[in-house]
This record gives sequence, C-alpha cells and structure tokens, in this order.
Amino acid sequence: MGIIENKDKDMEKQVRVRFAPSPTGPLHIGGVRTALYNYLFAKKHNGQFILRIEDTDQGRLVSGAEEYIIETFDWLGIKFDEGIREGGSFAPYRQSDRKSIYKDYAMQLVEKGWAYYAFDTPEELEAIRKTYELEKKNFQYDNLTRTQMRNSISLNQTQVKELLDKETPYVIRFKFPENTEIKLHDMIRKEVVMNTNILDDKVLYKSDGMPTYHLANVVDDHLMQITHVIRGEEWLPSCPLHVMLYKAFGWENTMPQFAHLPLLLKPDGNGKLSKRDGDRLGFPVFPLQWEDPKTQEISSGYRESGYLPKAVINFLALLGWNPGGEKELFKIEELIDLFSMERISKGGAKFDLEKAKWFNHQYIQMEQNQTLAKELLKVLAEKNLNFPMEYVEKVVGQIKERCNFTNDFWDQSYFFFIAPNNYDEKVVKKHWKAETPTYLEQITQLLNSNTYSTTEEIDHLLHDYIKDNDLNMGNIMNTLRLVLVGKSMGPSISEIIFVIGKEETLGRIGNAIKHINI
RNA sequence: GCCCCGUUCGUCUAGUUGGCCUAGGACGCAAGAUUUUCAUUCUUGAAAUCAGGGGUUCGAAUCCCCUACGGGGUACCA
Repeated sequence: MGIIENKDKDMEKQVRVRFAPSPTGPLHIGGVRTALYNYLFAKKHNGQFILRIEDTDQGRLVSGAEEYIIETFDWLGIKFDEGIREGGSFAPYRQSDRKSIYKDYAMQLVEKGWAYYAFDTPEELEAIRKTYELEKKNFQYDNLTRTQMRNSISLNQTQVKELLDKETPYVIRFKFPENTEIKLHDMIRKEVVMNTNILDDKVLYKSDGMPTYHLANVVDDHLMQITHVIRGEEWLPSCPLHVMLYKAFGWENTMPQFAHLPLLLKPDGNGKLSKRDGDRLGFPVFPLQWEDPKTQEISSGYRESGYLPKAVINFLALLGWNPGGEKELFKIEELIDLFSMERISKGGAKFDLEKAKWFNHQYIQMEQNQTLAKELLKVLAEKNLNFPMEYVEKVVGQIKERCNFTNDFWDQSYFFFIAPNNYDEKVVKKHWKAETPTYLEQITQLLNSNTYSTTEEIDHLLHDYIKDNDLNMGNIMNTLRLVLVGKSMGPSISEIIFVIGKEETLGRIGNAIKHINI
C-alpha cells in the first residue's frame, strides 16, 4: 500500500490566495465569509487576494451573477489585487476564458497514465447506477468497475483510436491508484487520511470541452501560484483528489496549503444555511438584494435591509473565528492584524440574527452622522422631501441610538420632517383631558414670548411652567409628544421642539387642538 | 449504505503546553435602576456535571477508545 501526502512547506514565499466563486446565482453569505477569511489571511501576510470566476459549468450560468459578486465586494470595501476587473499578470481570471489551456493538462495526465478516456454516455451511467440501486448498492466508477466500462482501459488501442476518430464524445477521468492512503494536512483540521479505494475516478474533462472544477481548480491554482487554498468544508472530501492531481502533474513541491472552513448553518434546526431560510426567518442570506432573472423572485440583501458593511464584516469574521479575549468590535485593520488560521473553529456555526442586529446597532452608534445622514437623505428624496444636510445630520444624531438598521431611520425620525397626520388613540385616551387645549395654548404663549437657543433652555421653560402651575409632568409632556410626534416615541420633547423650530412647533400644537376631540 | 469532518450556556464563543475552570465573555432572556414616551444606557440574575460512556493520570473540557447525535461528500455541479 502506497502512501502519498502533502508536506508542510515554508511560508517564506509570497502569499497568494483566491476566492473562486461560481456565477450560478447570488453569492451566499457563507461565500462572503470564505472570501473575507481569504482576504484577512492574505492581508495579514502582505499577500495577494485574487478573484477567479469558476464558470466551467456553462449550463448553470446565471446572468448578472458575476456583476453581483463584484458589486458585493465593492459594497463591503474589500478589494481584490487581481481579478476579472482588476486584471493581473496571471490573466485571464475567468475560467471560460481559459478554456484552451485545460485540455493540454488533461492530455498530459492521459499520457502519463494518470487519466483515461471514458466513452460511457450519461444515459449509460445513469442506467448502471439504477441497477446498483435496485440491489441497494452504490455504483462507483473506480479501480474495481472501470474495467467493465467503456474506456481506454477496458478497450484496446485500436478500439480507442477508432472511437476517437469517429469523434465519439468522451470524458477524461482520473485514474486513482489502488489502495493508497492519501494523507493531507489541513491547516484547520490537521491530518486527514483517506484511502483511494473509496474514491471514484472523477471526471476531469467533460465532453463539452470544459474541465470540471477539480481539474480547472488545480491547474489554475498552480498557474496562478496560489499558496493557500481556503474554502468551505464541502470540498474536504474531494481534496485527496486535488492532492493526487498535484502529484500526478509533478507539482508537489509547489502544492498550496489547504484550509477547509466550517459551514454556516441554519439558526433553527439543522443543515446548512440555505436561500429559503433567510426569508423564512427574517434575515438576509445574501449580501445584496437579488432578483432571479427567470422567476423574478426577490431575495433580500444585507445592504437593502440597512446593514452597514463594517458591521457585516465584523459579525461574519467572528462566525467561526475568534481572536481570543473579550473584545468583539474590530476594525478591519484589527481583524487583519489578529487573524490566524489556527483560531478558526472546526464546528459549523449557526447564524444568529439577534447578534447580527446588535453588531449593526453598535456600528450605527460609531458611524459619523454625516455618513448616516446620506442614507436618510435617500429616503427623503424618495418622498420628495428637501432638507439640508446639516438638518438631517442633526436629526440622525438624535435618533440613531434607537436604530438597529439604517432602514429604521425614517420610522424613528419622520416627525422631524413632516407633521403627524394622525394621533395614536391610546395616547389620546390616556393623556388628552378637557383642559388640555388650555394648557397647550398656554405653552404656545410661553414659547412665543420667550427666546431660546438651546435644548436646555426649552427644558427649563417647560419644567418651570409645569411646576409653577402645579401640573402633572407626565401628562403635559406626553400630550406635547402626542401633538408633535403623533404617538409615544422619539427623543426628548425639548430636542424635537428645538430642531423643528418654533414656527413648526406652534403649528403642530394648533393643529392638534383643532383635530383632537374627546 | 459507504467515506470524511465535527460536538463547551438557547446562540457565537474563551479555554490551545492536562492543575489558576466551584468553566469566562458577548448576544438573547429575566429582574431592577435611569427616563416626559419609545428606545438607549447601567446594575444584577438565571443559563453549559464541557454530547454520553469507558479508560490514562495524583489530577481531564483539555490525552486515548467506543457509542450517540449533527454536518458534509458520494454528478460529464461547483
């Protein structure tokens, strides 16, 4: 029994990692995390972070998916050093544009005896799988079965040549050696051993002239001088094949290090986080909103839901990795500085909406009012409301502490922009008394006959009025709030009065007296 | 079925060389305080016999074995 393993290599060479999504739909948030870890690792080691598009399955391409990927990282502020847009010395970075290079590599393997032609049609394979299933067995195209199939191992040279000459469709399969232990060193899981007997002869090169992921990925990683392959755990079972491929090509000495990340799981129940979970449980599974080009079905996105990119990055970074210690809020520079593969957890992590909310809340508090105001300005524009930046900034400063998302801004601040058009009945019932209009008129006079230039002055004015007339503080203040806001919410009354101005305040008081009847 | 990878409060996790762990933090939850409202904030609290069972050891969440459970893979998909 032979033993093949990937050895530890020195970390001296320039670190180059790649994020290699397949443009088959919107990028999943788990994919974003994979990209983030790649990015953090690359930057930590002053290396390069590369975007490579793996579009070898032409049948599953979804239009707009590639643009979606680019837009996602633009939004997050994560930059690629090389990629389909950035270019680079290893271009092209889209596998369909590299189509011509793969066949030679596949042929190399055939010539060296590491791979073979297989002429079995998909229908034939399906039929044989069904037969096996009837006997409750699992068909595997491997060293035991390949001699019974139609391929360049079972057929003689003349037959093969004939089939090839007739342009019979074929695939190229990897020829796994018999009963060989493949040891692979994973940076997160340490040693993983698999025997080739349970591995099947994977297709490397498809009948449509495209390579499969396995071939393309290894060839490109080699050609692009990738030093570390950081990807999801779903790739772990096929990693032995990749290791064998490096060996077969004679690239063992430059084989990258592997790191397989734990998966992101559903918050409830089990299984990995899927597209459906998001809308079912009320949180986005995608970074950006996505409209399916075929079904027009819309899936919500973090951006559209009012998450801040920095918060998403921080939250995602900690979902499966932890620097130790008790700090939880990290700037991207700190994440880069602290990041280490050894501190990535092995078990899958469940997505926690509440924690995500908390992170976003924290980031909203830390963010500049001017930046946040831009978000609110967008909403105002949609409603045809024109307010100067300085005003909106002031408003945001007042309400941001009660917002988890930028999408909460309007609901928490509308009364700074428009007068209430209805009054919460419960509040009316509780606080509006027969004598209320009288008090409100007195307050009108109070504000009219005084000048003020700070919130505190308004505070004093109101408090003194209440004290001097021996009135109930709660009642007066809540009534005033009802009049100005329409319901029981918002920042302090004096603050609202100060920001909207005397004229508007008096107008709203007058309005309420006119419209609220008991 | 077979193969691989996992398993510390409800959730994310600290715990990395076995003793400072009567297992720490955060989110969430509960109670209280602050407050003119809604929030925020603050304080306190409940919450994991470290999946279970065997070992090894003076001593194990930490090492070994078994079992259970969870996840992933098993395509001419990535």
